[in-house]
Amino acid sequence: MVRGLSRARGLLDGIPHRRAGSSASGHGAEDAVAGYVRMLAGGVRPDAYTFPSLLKAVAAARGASAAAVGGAVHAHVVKFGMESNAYAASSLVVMYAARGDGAAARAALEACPASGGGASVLWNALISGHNRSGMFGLSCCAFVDMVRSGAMATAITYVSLLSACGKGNNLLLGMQVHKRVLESGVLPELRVENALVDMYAECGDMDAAWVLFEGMKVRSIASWTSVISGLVKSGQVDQARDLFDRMPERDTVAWTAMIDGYVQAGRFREALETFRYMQFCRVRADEFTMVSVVTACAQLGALETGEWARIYMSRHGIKIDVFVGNALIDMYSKCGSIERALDVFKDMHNRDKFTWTAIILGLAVNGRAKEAINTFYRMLRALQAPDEVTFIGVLTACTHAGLVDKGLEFFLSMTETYKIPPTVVHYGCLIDVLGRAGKLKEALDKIEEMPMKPNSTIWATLLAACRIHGNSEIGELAAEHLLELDPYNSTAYILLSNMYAKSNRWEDVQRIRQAIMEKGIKKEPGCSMIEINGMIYEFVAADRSHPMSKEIYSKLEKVLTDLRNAGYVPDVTEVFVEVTEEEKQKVIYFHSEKLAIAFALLTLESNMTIRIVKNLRMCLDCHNAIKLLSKLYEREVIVRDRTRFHHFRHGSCSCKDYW
DNA sequence: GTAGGGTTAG
Repeated sequence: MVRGLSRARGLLDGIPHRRAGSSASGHGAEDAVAGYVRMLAGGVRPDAYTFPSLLKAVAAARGASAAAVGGAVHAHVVKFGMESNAYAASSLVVMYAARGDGAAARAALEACPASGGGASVLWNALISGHNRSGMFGLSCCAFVDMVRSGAMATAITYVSLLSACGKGNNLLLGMQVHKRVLESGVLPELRVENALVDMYAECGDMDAAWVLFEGMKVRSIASWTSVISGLVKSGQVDQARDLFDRMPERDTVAWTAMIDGYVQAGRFREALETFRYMQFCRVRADEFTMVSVVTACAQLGALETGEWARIYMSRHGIKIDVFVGNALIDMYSKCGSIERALDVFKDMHNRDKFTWTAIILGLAVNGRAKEAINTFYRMLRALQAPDEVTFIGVLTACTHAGLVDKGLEFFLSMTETYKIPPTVVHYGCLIDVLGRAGKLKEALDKIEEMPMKPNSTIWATLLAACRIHGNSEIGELAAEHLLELDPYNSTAYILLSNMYAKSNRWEDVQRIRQAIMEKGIKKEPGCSMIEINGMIYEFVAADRSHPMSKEIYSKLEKVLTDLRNAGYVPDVTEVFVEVTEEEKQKVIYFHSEKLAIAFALLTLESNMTIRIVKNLRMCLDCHNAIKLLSKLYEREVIVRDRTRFHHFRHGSCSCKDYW
């Protein structure tokens, strides 16, 4: 037994140690192994019931060390002669398959000479293990082999297999399985019926899902939830809400599906409202719910609500698992609070590629390019393979910091070192890197070298760079391509006109304005959001809908007077409506971010940072005005625009006027 | 061995 103990201690060494006072979680494997060690120390011999629960905990852990622990537990299974026990063996199968090690899973299955029901359990384990690692094709192959081996398919087999068809978006296969289910005689069986509804809903065949759902004699909450998720997936959130309201009862999963439905639809405020209603109905939230809630906060830039969500989690015993942690990193980053994002990152020891990618992106958009790149190297050292999104992060860092050579190097390494083919989005980043640095000709050459057809974003990026550098020759070319792909693209006209203004080609400016009028091209309305005391307020330009509108406008008048006295001169070069100079000034005075700031000055404590989220690029005039305001009022202002953050402090901006 | 809800970009 002593030897068993020392071996088990060795087991524990493989799992990262918990830090004192750390709020991060994911200690299931650690606790389970510790319990196992105590059990051995107490002289208790593990039996058929020991390994399934131990392996379940170990299978949930991630990373290289967790894999080593899994192997060590496997050794104990063999040592105690449990390899031929169908339950212990099937737990091994799940663990390996869930980790993506299909060969080891198969080996564990074959090492167990089970027959009858025992064989079904093993094959079911293989199918569900493959599902967990997202290898849905392998799940289906496993089923084929199962049938070939003569093992009986059970209800659970069909449930797992249908789940694979749904998640793998394989409707044709799903329909074949459906046929088999009808022949198999397992129906009526609620779990299988639910799995069928879910498969059709996941595959987007809502008609089939409805027919099955309506034909069910008995429905569970899961039946309703599958249809709700299917409706959300097919873009019918309001219909999903109707169904949600008609449900006889709702559990945590159903509420989460509805909240997440709003998130998927980009209706973040309704997501938060629904979450509040969920609490009102006294349904407890869990980790899944909080991921959606925190994601909604991230998109809204709602830092206060996000902070509140974090407190809610610690009060209600909701763990910061890897999903929640990743969502929190993203939320803090998108709220311009990169320090807190880093705190969450440091507390997480179960990091996956999403974790690394989220923090790299967060650092990049918050203007900390060097750290973003260093973090990328740390990620490699942690043996975490980057994916195509990670590269968007590092390329974004290069763009914002003007690191042209580094950007090119990363871009080339994608294909050469990492075998990740660049997508049109990566080309977009590359064009941005080159363009912002003024290498417009090189950028154009890259576009011509692209293996795919450049989309409108590519040309818009080049055009934006031409505007910054006043190159109307390449700019016109870019605009031409952009308008060819997207004839009513207001950005094309605006940037083109901007560029002509910059190079004093006023006749051309006039021509563009005329075209804007004649074609009836409308600029996407600028909108700024601000969160005050947990409430989200939205302003559009010249907005008068706020109940405090009167006060807001008089505050803004006062602020503008102060600014003008301090030397601010309104810059109307980016105004495109055909009006007098005086009216143009009015247009920029009432831009949405200025209104939001006036409102913030009225309502926030004087030492509080003003955080604004804007849907478009900030205009030059607002940028100038806020810079001066940050100095004059000694006030920190953070504006998140469409692509980056502007941290205004002491009269300057973190973007160094380059955006 | 057990269905329904979760994270990164655009």
